[in-house]
This record gives sequence, C-alpha cells and structure tokens, in this order.
Amino acid sequence: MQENKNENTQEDAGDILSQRRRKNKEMKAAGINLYPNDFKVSHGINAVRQEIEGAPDRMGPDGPVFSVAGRMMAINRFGKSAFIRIKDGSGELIQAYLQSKMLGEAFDLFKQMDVGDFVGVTGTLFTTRTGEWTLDASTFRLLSKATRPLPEKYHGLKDPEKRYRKRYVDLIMNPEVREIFLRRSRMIQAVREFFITRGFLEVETPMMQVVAGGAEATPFVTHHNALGMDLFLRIAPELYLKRLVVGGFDKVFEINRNFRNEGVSTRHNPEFTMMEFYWAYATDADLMALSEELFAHVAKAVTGDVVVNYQGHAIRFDGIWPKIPLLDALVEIGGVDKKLLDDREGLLAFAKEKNISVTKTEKLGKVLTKLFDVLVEPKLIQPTFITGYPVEVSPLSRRSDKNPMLTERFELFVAGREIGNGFSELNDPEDQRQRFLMQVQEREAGDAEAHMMDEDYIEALEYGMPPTAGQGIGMDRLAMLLTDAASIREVILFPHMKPVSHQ
RNA sequence: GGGUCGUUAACUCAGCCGGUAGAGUAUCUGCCUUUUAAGCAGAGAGUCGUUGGUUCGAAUCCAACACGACCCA
Repeated sequence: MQENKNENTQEDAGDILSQRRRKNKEMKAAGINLYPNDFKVSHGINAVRQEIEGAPDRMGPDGPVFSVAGRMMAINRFGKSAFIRIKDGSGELIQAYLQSKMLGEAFDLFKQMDVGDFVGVTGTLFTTRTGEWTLDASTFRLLSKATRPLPEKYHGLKDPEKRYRKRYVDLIMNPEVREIFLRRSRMIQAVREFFITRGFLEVETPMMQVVAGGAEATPFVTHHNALGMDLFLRIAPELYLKRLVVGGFDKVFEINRNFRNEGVSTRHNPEFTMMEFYWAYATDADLMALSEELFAHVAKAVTGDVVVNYQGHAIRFDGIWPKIPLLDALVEIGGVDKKLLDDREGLLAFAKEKNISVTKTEKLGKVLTKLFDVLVEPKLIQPTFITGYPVEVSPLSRRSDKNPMLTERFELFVAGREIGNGFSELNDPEDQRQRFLMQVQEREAGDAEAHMMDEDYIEALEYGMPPTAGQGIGMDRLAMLLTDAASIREVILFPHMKPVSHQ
C-alpha cells in the first residue's frame, strides 16, 4: 500500500506547480486558448462602482450590462455555481456569480480555473442576501492562465525578502504596498508640477560621467568598450545643472537617479532618486522660503494634509520653519561647550569622550559636522533648516560675505534625518579652483569621498554664471515621510538585493 | 565591517531538553446554486537555506558559508 503511494508521488510530482503545468498542457491539447486577447472591457471595476453609486435603482436584470476583466482573487465553489472575486488595475474588487445553467460549457471551463487567473465576465448586477453588489455572469472567459499559485489569501505575503524580490506578488497581495507606490507617484508628480508652474525647465543630464562630482561620495565605475575608457555613474547632477545655468537656462530641475557606492541600510540604497533645482538670481534665503512652500504643497497633494504622521510623530509641513546656525545648534541642541567651537583639539577630545569617531587629520569644519550628525541631527524632528556650514565641508557653496569661514548653505532636517541641502552657488571660478585643490589634497590624504578636480566645470564658470542658488532633495526619503515607511526599501519598487545562489 | 535574530510544504507558522516532520490556507478526489477566511468527507505534497562536524541516530547540538531583518560603525 505504502510502496504504491511512493511510486505515485514520484511519477506525479505532486507539487502545485507541476500539477498546474500538466493541467495547462492538457487544456492546450483540448484546444483551449489559455491566452486570448480579444475580450473587450466596458468598465473598469472602479467605474462599475461609480455607476452603482450614481444610480443603484437602475441596476438589475433589465439594467446596464458590464464587461469587466481582472485577476480572480477568490473562488467559492458550490458545485453547479460559484462566487468569484475579480480585481483589476483600479485596485478595486467586484464579485461575480457564475451558474452552470447560465454559462453551459463556459462553466465547465471555469471548473478548471484557479485563483490568480485573469478572467473576463459580462453580466448585469444584483445584490446577494448580504447586500453585496454582484455581477450575474452571462459570459465567462479565461483571459490569461496563472501557472504559479498566489500566496494564501488570509496571511498573504509577509516575508520581507520575498516581498522585495517578488515585488509583483507583493503588489498583488498587499493593498497597502500598492498605496505606497501610488503615493510615491503622486509625490513625484506634485514636485514636478510645483517647479514647472514656477517656470523651471525639466532637464536630463548625464548619468555616466568622466568626473563624478557634485557630492562627497564614492562612485560606481563602469567601462565603455568602444571608447576604451572607464566612466563613473553619477553621484549628483549638480555640476551639469549649473553648466546649464551658465548656458542660459535660469531655472532648471532634474528628478532622476544617483548612484553611490556605499553600504545599504534602512536609509540607503545604492541607487536613489534625487531632485535638484537651480535658480538664477536667487539666494539660499529664497531656497528656504521655496522649500517651505514646496513641502506643504507636496504633503497636501499626497496625503491631503500638511500635517503628516511619521513613525508616531505629527510632522507639520506648514508655516515658517526654524533656521538655526550650525554652531548655535551644536551648543544649544548638541550640548557642545561654546568655547570649544574653534578649538579643534578640544573638540577631538570631546568627540572621543562621546564615542564619536573622528580622525585626527580632519579639519575643524569636518569635526563640527560629524559632531552635529550624532548630537543634533537625530533630535531635529520637525522641519528645521541648519545654516552657516563651514567652507571646508562645502566646496561648491558661496562664501558668506559676513564670515568668509562659513558659506551661504543650509541643510534641511525632518524626522531626525537630512532631507535636503541647498546653497547660494559658488560662481567665482578662482575660488572654485582653490576649493577643488583643497579637496584634491584631502583625497590624496586618504579621503576617498573628496571631490576630484573638474577643469571643465571651472571653464564653464569662467564663461560667467549668474548669481544662483540650488538645492537637492532626496525623493526616497521624502517618500518615506509621506508614506510613514521606516525603511527606504518600502518606497523603492525593486530595492537592491543580492542574488541567491541556492534556489 | 561588528552584534542580535531569522531561513521548515506554494503561503503563514508550529516542532528545537537529539529518535527521522506537523497545522491552517492552497492543491487533488467526491458532495454542494447566495458564499464572504463558505461547508462536509477523504488524499497527496518537504534536499527542515548550504556545506561540514559531533552522535548509533541531527530540522533540533557545534562550526563555516549564503541570503534576509533590525541595531551599531
């Protein structure tokens, strides 16, 4: 008895995938088209819902006929009849009632269908005993056969690894995931709308660059075969966007991918989406004012409110936000002794005491910002501008006329993390050359993230760049805020995953 | 790079003082024309992440590795 069973198991390969493949083969052999494309849809399921809402009294056997198509998400079979639930691209579901006596042969076909198959149903509407609007199917068609089964309907797909690797299954099974990406799309649209309305030109600049500049980060290297040269994937579009300002486009912006060769975490993905804009005849102060408007606009467009709940914090994007000089923030929020601010040795000792890793060779400005990252940044929950960054850490920013050690630069912090960085642009080519040289020195001293010399960019500045202010905003981090996502992977459709070897 | 936790059926999870694997859903067979995680009866399904070690015997103990989650740098 038991031996027989084992033999059967071997032959049958009793797993669902094998069963389905066998069944598909049999249906094809019987002349059934598993992938027809001639079904005509009359209404999206959301449109059916609207029709019902608009005139529920008109619905019934003599009422309008609907042809809907979508994925079968559930089947309740009763022998000679069945209820099915169909979901389409609108994300909405509708129930249909299939009866053997009504459908004849089509009902026999239906008996072979599985949850996950795409189907088309035509019929009028009725309500069930429990009052649910249901299509009374006069025709039933298979539109596309699913060979693999969907995850279980109640618990769905939970395993984060599987959710990211098989995002399409995640999107089928988890409506809240779908909602995140709808919001992200609305967010990008709102940002684009905001800048285009204000006369900014949307542009695309190179992602493959000979010199990767515009940020302090390690680039990815790629190779061009025909040209026989290595190229860098861009770490920022900044230097190209400013070349466009030189070229006469006074207001430009770009929303696109940057690539940084660093670790992955809940806040870092090797490729991420950045928005940068440049605005001639404006200053850092103008940028801050525009940011306040922008964030309120986008928050409203995406969530319907200027107050956004993020990980238990009610974050207010309306109104005017605090602007705190970096040094004041270090003293008032970070608890750094005011007397230490220009005492590099004292700060190094203080950092050591606080267990903050700083290398001995780092310049005062860098030590200050490292202390800031640990002591102040996590405490900035409500939108806050930190202003007055030291020249050493701001190689592309215009010097402050009042204090040449500082720049007209700010960073924007929300929910304890950096979300934007903006400044009046350095347009003095001589000063820019000196700044690059300083960076090159640091690079030679072992800082792999320091800037490389970009002669072509300096040449562009030598043609004259109008006084300009520019800003970058991390779109993924903004999406996290607007979708209450704790990890950046939740707002990136296909976050980077290492390949699995045994599978 | 370091730490903690995880990886068992298609999915969600039990099993982990070592004795050769289990539930629910899904699947298959039979019954069922108003279900809402439908119901009833029966059945099949697993390289227990990978490799090695300890042992008479490993999903279980140990080690290394892979992948992932979270925290730290």
